Amino acid sequence: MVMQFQKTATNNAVIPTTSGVGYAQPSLEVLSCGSCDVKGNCLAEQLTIAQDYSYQLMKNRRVILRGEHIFRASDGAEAIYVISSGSVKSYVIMEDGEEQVLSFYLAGDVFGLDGMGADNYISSTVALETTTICKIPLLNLSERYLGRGFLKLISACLIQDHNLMLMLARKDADGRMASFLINLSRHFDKIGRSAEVFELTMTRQDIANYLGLAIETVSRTLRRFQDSGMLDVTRRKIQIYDFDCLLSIAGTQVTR
Amino acid sequence: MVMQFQKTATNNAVIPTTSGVGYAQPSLEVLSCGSCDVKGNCLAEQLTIAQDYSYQLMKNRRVILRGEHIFRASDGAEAIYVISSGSVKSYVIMEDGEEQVLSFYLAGDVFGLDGMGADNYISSTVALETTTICKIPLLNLSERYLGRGFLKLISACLIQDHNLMLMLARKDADGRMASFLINLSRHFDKIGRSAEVFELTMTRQDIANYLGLAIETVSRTLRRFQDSGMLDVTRRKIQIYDFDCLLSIAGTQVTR
DNA sequence: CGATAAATTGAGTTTTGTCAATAAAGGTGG
DNA sequence: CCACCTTTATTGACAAAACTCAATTTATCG
Repeated sequence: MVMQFQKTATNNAVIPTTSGVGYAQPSLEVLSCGSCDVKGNCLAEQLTIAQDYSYQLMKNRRVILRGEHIFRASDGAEAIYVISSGSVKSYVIMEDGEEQVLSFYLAGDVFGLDGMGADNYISSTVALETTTICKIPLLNLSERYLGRGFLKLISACLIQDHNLMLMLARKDADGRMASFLINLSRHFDKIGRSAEVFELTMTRQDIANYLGLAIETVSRTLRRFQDSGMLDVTRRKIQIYDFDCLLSIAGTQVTR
Repeated sequence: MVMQFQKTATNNAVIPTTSGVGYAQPSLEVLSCGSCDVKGNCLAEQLTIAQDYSYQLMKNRRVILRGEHIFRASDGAEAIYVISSGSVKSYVIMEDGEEQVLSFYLAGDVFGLDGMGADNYISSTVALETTTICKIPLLNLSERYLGRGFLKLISACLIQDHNLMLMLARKDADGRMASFLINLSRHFDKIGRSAEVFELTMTRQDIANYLGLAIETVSRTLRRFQDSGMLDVTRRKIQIYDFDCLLSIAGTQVTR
């Protein structure tokens, strides 16, 4: 039922188009679902089908380059997005001009929910690397049956937020860093990539900001982790040797 | 349209019943909407009407005493709740037995959303004082039109969480305490009670836990606020004199 | 009225942040 | 392809904020 998409989308390569089908924004391309990192269980498909937008989904996929925004706070909230491949960060800007990173999203993640039911987003989202996203229009969302998948998505978002709160409220620098790495690792595992070796797509500054730490503390914590032999860090590349040790440092997670 | 409830509910007093109408749990009582602190704009009414449960709402109101739980993590997630009067705290228990307070809810607030779309809650909720709640059953929620009010509710929840994250990640003890007091004050204002004088229903321990601080830090911060003359604290009673000063200490809030 | 829980206050320690200097990587243009 | 410049990351020394421990006071509840 969900697979019918992959049947129709036969080519695995990126298909650029010259026509401005969909919405006029930079890097507009139409991509097949076959090139998506999220094999099966794609909420974009489920929601799109549920909303009778069937077969329109492909027209709402596009590639974003590093540093490009998907949306900014105060932009009209007309859609939510699913990451097909790549990664983005979500943040808010405070009066003093400083930003606070709210979340990092990887392949399979859904973002943009804070715009639901209102006229505009409150957060902004920017690509951390070359990223492919699927846009799910919110047209008439309130007058549609949303389905259990959508409700699950919302509670999953809330749970993830609660996890971060718990981390910021109760964990020291080591615990926050360990939790962060574990979450990343599990995420990569989920999309079929290595849980032991992966590349960070965000800067130390982004990590520090997200974890509520100084950038120097992030640096030093990673170094101590490396010195203790539980992992290796080379610039952005992480190689985890002792997952259990990380887990014990991280402590409790809020999960379902 | 929303007022039709108040027309049928003529008595403003609490109406205890002996029959186990609704659901069998402690303190079961049937209350009229006339005794509710939330005048108009009640999401329980809106959702209940939207779900064709009209006039069933009153049967889902009940009084909870201080210390009683509305639900516990792992309880079957069969409903969300609206606070009619009083206050509750939401928390999770970690492996080591310690709790983390996630939120305080006051009259008009909705809680229990983390159970949506799944079989059970992940958080627990307990009354901080004598509290009246309305239960909104989640039966067939996924197959119903939820309406814009519901979507707004969800994004409001997300925004509130983001606010707490920002607080925990970027603010010092003073900033967190000031934000906390401002939020409470605004909340009381919204339900027509004094924004300058109010009673805290939670312990210092709860506040400290919520704000990610030690209990002693909460005590000392409040004392410094008092010494500077911007407010008075006598045990649980707060009297705010200089709201602007609190605002400037609190710094940025994430709001719509 | 006594016992228990909640809150305050002080002293000393630890963690983390700030400031500053340096090193390494990546991008740009010659 | 290399040199330069900018951005990103590391490391050290010191300072500040908040935590822990301990003692005491003040409420609350039976």
